[in-house]
Amino acid sequence: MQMNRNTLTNALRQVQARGYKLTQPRRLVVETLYRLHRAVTASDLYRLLGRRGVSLASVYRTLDLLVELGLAETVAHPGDEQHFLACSLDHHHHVLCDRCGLVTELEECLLGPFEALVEERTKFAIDGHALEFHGRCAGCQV
Amino acid sequence: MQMNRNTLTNALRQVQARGYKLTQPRRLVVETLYRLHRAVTASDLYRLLGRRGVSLASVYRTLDLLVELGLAETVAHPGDEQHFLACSLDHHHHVLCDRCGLVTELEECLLGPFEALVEERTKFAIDGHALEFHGRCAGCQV
DNA sequence: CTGGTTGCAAAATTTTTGCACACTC
DNA sequence: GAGTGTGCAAAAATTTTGCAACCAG
Repeated sequence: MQMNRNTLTNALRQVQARGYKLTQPRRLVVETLYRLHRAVTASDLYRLLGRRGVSLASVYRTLDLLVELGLAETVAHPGDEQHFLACSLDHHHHVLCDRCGLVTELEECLLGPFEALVEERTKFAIDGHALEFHGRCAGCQV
Repeated sequence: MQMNRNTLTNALRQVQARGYKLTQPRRLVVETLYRLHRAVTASDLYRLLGRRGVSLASVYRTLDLLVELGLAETVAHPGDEQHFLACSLDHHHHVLCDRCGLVTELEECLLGPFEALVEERTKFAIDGHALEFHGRCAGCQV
């Protein structure tokens, strides 16, 4: 799928553009995460990188960096290790398969109009929201 | 506010109704969590319970139990310790203040109609979603 | 009473850090 | 070459567990 390649490329570009060096470990982590379409833990990535010689510490450091740059996101797989997920820069939402872990992104946000409603009801000044759908992906519906 | 008292009472009732003993540590954890209207970590609760002699292990065990019973929920305060939050049994969503941690529940769910839309687009079989709004509560808007 | 529950302390897990060396720009 | 970034191993932080004693029902 062409889109993903672009996204990966952009991510790598972003890292450099913001003044961070594009080292081999970073490149490998970003590539692996971006090819993955799933939410994974730091140790998942470490395992996936296997004999490619990236330390677990660097996986953590790179993931933190990606989150900071908005190139990855943490998802609440509650009661579990922290999971990370590649994502494009724009606001969007994820659909996660509870069976196999596949993640799909929704390209648009459905909720903008609701923030005003919530503000009115709660008197909060809302400046964002997090939304995840859970279910079974096409392949896991048997 | 009357509602909260009810919710606490119901929670304690639920624990017993489902065959779990209502011990002093459990009661204390449930009471503290339910009076709190904020997302807290296990160690927050442990600290809050202070000299009341509840072990950290029991705080964790009780929180796990509450989540299992649907009486509490974990929230994704990402990159941080696991946070827990009292909640009523029905499906609902939270509005969290990023400044002081106050949490408000939205009584109804705005998203039911969207699940069908998401199913159509993604071919997932959606069976749930998690939604949190973030912002500043009335008191923190200065 | 009796079995579920607790506290404690130890273990397991997850994440962060210090430091000498390596690599990107 | 300069200074960021890395690996390693140790430390910190968080969560789970084994077990004898305890207590709610």
